[in-house]
Amino acid sequence: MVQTERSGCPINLTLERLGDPWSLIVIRDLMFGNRRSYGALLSGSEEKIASNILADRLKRLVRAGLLTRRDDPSHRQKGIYSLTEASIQLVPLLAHMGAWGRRHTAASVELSVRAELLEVGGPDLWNAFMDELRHLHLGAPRPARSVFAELQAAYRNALVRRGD
Amino acid sequence: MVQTERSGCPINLTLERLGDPWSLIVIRDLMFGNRRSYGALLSGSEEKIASNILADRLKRLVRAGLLTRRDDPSHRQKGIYSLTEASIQLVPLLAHMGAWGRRHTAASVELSVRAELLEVGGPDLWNAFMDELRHLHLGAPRPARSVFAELQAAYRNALVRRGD
DNA sequence: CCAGACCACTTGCATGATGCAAGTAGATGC
DNA sequence: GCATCTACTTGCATCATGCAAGTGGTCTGG
Repeated sequence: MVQTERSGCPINLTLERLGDPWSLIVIRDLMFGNRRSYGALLSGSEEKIASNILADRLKRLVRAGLLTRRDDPSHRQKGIYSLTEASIQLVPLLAHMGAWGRRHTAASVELSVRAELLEVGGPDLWNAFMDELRHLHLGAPRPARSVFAELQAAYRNALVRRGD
Repeated sequence: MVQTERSGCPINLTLERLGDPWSLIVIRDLMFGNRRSYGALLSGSEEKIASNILADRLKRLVRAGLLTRRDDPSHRQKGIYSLTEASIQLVPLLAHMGAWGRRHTAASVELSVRAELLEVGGPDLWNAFMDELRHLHLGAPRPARSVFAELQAAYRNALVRRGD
């Protein structure tokens, strides 16, 4: 570690890891979209992340301990990315970002449904979701409740409503 | 508004406003350090923000509705920057960022004291702090409790302890 | 067992953001 | 009215981003 940091302030150090336009988008897709591979992250991205930026961010996030990568047994060159305990603990942060964005930006109705659910659910829901992420990404036992399914169902519902 | 956004996702839209290495540092200093002018933000900055970047961010944040600027009556060319309701509502976000940074980065002990206080205090403390910020920045009545003073006292205390 | 599609990246290049040092122009203080 | 202060701006080097295209392994159907 020769690289020097700007300051020892915890907010600053968080920003040094996540304060760019793409890192949290990647984590969001991994977390809420369960997109686990390079290809899934690249093509599923609403925001059309560039392939070189995605490759760079994945490396950087692995190096920072926010993701891990293991080989996909079904496809030798494919990697499967997982959240770590550190990135799972970003759930409340992302929930707040969603809540703030819903209130103070012109967010689309369908894409706000999940944010609303997370906001209304509060810390209890976040904890249930974090337990589920520990199951999906860290191999912990499967919890009874699937917040992931609830979020997806709410989103699909909103899409249908909009489709009418 | 010709400028197009990457997507309507509330998390993405929040990132488009705040997802750079400096915007939240400026808001943090305005919020927790009560640094209200260009000069105060420039010289007080732990992280040594460059003067052109600070000038650019102040403009951008004013345009985005996260800050307002008014003239300082005591000094004709000086401006006083204030938070808006939108940026005051970033308190929970910054509290979470501090909490995460404290847990997952090598944050310095003195600079973590305020983050710890905010984390332990939880939503009640955040609301009290937001009320105080509405007083300091928006002209609302002064609340009974000064969270700002509590945070500063805790920080000074930590400095003294370290000084021993 | 081989052609073609697929996948996970990399490369080149243009453009914009950042960082540093220095400069400027008006305001204030003595 | 001269030095100093304040709020910026400017020039320039370097780094980050975005786009389009390329590369080289890997799987798949016949």
